Amino acid sequence: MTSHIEQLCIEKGLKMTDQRRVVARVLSEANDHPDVEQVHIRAMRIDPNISIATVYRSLRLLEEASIIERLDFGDGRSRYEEACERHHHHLIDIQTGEVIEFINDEIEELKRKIAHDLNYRLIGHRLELYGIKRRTDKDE
Amino acid sequence: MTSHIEQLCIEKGLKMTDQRRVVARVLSEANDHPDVEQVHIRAMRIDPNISIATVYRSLRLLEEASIIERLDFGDGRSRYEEACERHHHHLIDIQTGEVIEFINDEIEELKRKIAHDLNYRLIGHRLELYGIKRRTDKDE
DNA sequence: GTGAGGATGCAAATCATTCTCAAGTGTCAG
DNA sequence: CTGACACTTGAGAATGATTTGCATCCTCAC
Repeated sequence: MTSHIEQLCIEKGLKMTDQRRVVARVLSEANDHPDVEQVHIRAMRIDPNISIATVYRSLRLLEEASIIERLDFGDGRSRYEEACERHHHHLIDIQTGEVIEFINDEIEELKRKIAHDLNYRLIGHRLELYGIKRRTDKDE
Repeated sequence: MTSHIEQLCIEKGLKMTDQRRVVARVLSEANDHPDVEQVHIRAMRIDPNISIATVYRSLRLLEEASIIERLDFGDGRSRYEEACERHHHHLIDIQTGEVIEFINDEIEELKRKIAHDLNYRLIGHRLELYGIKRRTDKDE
């Protein structure tokens, strides 16, 4: 079976090796935001011989091809997710590590406006929220 | 002379050593966002014997006391600035590395609202914009 | 002034990530 | 189908930022 990411790789003309197919599949099947070690562990379930160096190389390749996105939640590890047309951001539950994705057009517009007002053209940006679950409606 | 940060340390009851005073002074006098190596270099101009390990330890201490803030611009190094009551964010010029601080109440409000709508209480957040200077008014 | 707990300097250790290099593989032309 | 050639891979060493172990030194409350 050809994973969605593998399909994108082929369309971009990337040379497909068994290892890249495995990494592509792992990320296509993930619905979380695994770090490199987690990707490696999942990849080894498919190909026990795949090396961590190859995982790093494949992730970098996919990122440079804009097929996946690298996330940085400030804990010193890179996490990855399949790139999405729709721009979104992340809310990280600091108690459980759970990551909630959200989209907000107002924020997108504001960011652009802020950069513009500072006389800059916006190239990239990064927004993460860190929070804890509200127990009651009293919580702010 | 007692630097502003040293003053805050005293108020928080932190044990003050010569080295901590030096790091406090370096950060109080900085009006940029130095990384650890830069803090160390500046500190060594005051006390040539201060070790990088102590700089790391002092920075961590000050950060944990909420006296300074750690910034992460995604280049693998931590940068620091004096904590500011007024919450602000950073626009990084990806051509020059220059960092522009900005404040935007609408964004603050939006972040709070987004977290609230997701049933979370906002604890922390992080927003950085990366851009390049606009040459003409034509640029977006 | 003293002592106990904490801080420092140095070097070794960690951690994530990248690189080196020899050996293996995918792709494309023929 | 076959080979050439450039590109990949695995293993481990190297890197760069940061932390830690340990022996020694310093701060501060008493």
